[in-house]
Amino acid sequence: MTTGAKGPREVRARGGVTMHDVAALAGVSFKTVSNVLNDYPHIRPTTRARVEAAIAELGYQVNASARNLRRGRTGVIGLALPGLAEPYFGELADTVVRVAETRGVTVLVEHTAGERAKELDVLTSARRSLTDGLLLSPLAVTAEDLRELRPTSPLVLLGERVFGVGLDHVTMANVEGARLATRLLLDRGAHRIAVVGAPGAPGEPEPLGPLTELTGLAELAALARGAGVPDGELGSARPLTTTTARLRLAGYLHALVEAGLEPDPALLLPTGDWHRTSGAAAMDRALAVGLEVDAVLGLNDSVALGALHALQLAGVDVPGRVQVVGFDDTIDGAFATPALTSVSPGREVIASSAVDLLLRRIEGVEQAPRLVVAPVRVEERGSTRRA
Amino acid sequence: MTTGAKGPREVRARGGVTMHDVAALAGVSFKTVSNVLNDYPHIRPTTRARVEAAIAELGYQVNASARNLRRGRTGVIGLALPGLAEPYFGELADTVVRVAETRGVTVLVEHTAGERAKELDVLTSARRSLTDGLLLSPLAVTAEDLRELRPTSPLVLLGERVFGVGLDHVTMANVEGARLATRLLLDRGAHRIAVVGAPGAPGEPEPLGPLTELTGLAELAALARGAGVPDGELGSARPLTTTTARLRLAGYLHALVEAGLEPDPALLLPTGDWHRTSGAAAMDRALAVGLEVDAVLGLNDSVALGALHALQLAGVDVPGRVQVVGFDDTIDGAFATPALTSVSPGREVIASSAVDLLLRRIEGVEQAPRLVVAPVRVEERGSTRRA
DNA sequence: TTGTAAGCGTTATCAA
DNA sequence: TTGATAACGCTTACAA
Repeated sequence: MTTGAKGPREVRARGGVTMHDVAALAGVSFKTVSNVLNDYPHIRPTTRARVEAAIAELGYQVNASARNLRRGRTGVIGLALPGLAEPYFGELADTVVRVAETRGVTVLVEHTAGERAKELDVLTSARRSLTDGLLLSPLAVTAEDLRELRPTSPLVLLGERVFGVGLDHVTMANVEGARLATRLLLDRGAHRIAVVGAPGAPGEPEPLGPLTELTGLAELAALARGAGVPDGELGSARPLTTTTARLRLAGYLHALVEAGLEPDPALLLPTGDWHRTSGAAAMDRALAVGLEVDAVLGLNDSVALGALHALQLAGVDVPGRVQVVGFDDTIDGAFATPALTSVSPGREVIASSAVDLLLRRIEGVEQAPRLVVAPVRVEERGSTRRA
Repeated sequence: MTTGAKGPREVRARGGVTMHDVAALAGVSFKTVSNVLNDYPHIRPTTRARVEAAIAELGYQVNASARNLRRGRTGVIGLALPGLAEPYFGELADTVVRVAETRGVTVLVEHTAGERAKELDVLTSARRSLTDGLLLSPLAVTAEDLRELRPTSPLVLLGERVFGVGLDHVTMANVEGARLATRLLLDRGAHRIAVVGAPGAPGEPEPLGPLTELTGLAELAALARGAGVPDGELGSARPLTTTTARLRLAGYLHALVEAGLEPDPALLLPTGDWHRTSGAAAMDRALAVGLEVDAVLGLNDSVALGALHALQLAGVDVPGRVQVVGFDDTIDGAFATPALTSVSPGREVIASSAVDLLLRRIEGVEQAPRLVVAPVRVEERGSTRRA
């Protein structure tokens, strides 16, 4: 059935220019068009030019659905994060998207709010069939869940939750980062370093017990090297702030122990969550009870910035009387006044490792599950006193 | 090559269970499986049950590429925003994703950083062929650009930039919102209301000239009703903060004029950008020069929160001595201390209007371009004095 | 109520 | 160096 002569150009509904249209205009077979598009090596330059001209003239774009169907790939990967509003995750998403672009894949960002239901949904929903694989930063889902689900498509985990499921995993050297930050503060003359965002509920810090058990130097050193993270104790189902907080706290304790200092539980200031206002509130409480402090280690930039604000509010000079260090090296911190010294988590490394691990799995490479621990370094800025 | 028996049902590479496999297991034709999947009405319950059991057992998921190819749709829409890190956009993205879910489409969030190059890229890149249409919140791209590009797939614009291109457009009642907020402050006894985040560079407010021209009550009333936004003057290529700032400032002036008050240019505090720290800095400067102020209208929540912090830092009681109102009703504001009174932009309305307009275009409905202006209301909280 | 046949726009195989 | 031809897995007529 002729749909009526459609002039040479006459674009069909929904921009439906096909390879056949291009081929007709270029005077070649449609397969040649395909070859040009796929950088098939043996094409006469003039042919290629004609095809490219036709493509440009018609504004042809490949039909992704058809290509995907044929290739058995979508060229899309999922990235599921607890929330983009938190600066760290927002910036991580950004980095992942950029890295993915250089690898020729696009990223479908999903958002779990850290809720188990949403995390499970992300793993199972029909959206998965739209993607070739998933990067998941789990907060609530358990190792059990993951084992039972036996995820149908390639999966790489991010963060410090849920280990030992036989999946690729990318995390950062949390312990080492906190250790470096603490050491920097000690080097700059600090003796009483408060930890804002420590595990526990506001006002009632988690007992140091299980943590000091971890402070055996050998064990901590292993953690710091990123040699692996004990499952169980550290990997069970607790909110992000708890798990990550414990690792970072361990680094802090490690640095103190190394320096021959006795940790003072009074210096551990829990915040419940890791938002700015909680950091400010914790610092306020500490100041109110006259806690003696000459430095603050915020376990992420948000609480560090909150503490910074509270200190300034109280007329305390930063970094003159109290130095402040954060963790995550977010843009907010870099632009605060004074600019926040912070542990930089190597977002680039995290993002590219994660994407590449996933792509390798998608390509069907069989290899033992890998754990990548991104190295950290301290970005020193105005909130600490340069030597 | 046999890859070895793999449990009951030998799953092909990449979860490749097809409708045929399901049909075989259920003992029906593959078309029946398709019918079940597509909620075709006339299916015997027992047949349906058998098919569903087989689907569950095999863990079958439809192949999105094949379905899309056949349907000529991808079931994905793009959402391109300047940045997710800014609370307003982050929360808007969230709302759009949720709304889209109820409409059965997924959202590919893209990020333009407000740069023209990235905005053009978003409009033209191959990723577009992955989506059925695009929601774009343009910052840098001009009406000219859009006209020349004659975008290939359906496009709906968000925000207060680039009008009059013959495209569907969703925005909010900026003028009305600022007017309501200002009136609330006046009602609560304020006389000297500073505007933090006003157009202009920090320290040198944009002259009121072109704005006061706009304060003819009739024109402002039209704006406030959302009857349309003048192109040209307000719609040309300026950063978001400028365009939006001018609309909100117009609402502020409108309220003053209504109340018979003379606007004082000294009360306009520009911030350059709309981040927290800039809001704090502007407030600091104002306090330093002894500006007499009994209320603050922040043109977004971030600058309002910054100002709030600066006030507290200076020992000024909020809302006792100075009341503060923000704009956008973000979560950060709601959780600040005191909680921030803020203009709520009807994110739900914005999101659902935008998605629905786009879906209608995707379905090929022909209609004149629509302008939807989401209504606003003021969420009153602790940063103002309840009557 | 269920089944058959055709074709969506590509890429892969193989022949020319 | 190019061109037929056959899938890829699904939905949409239409037939049974």
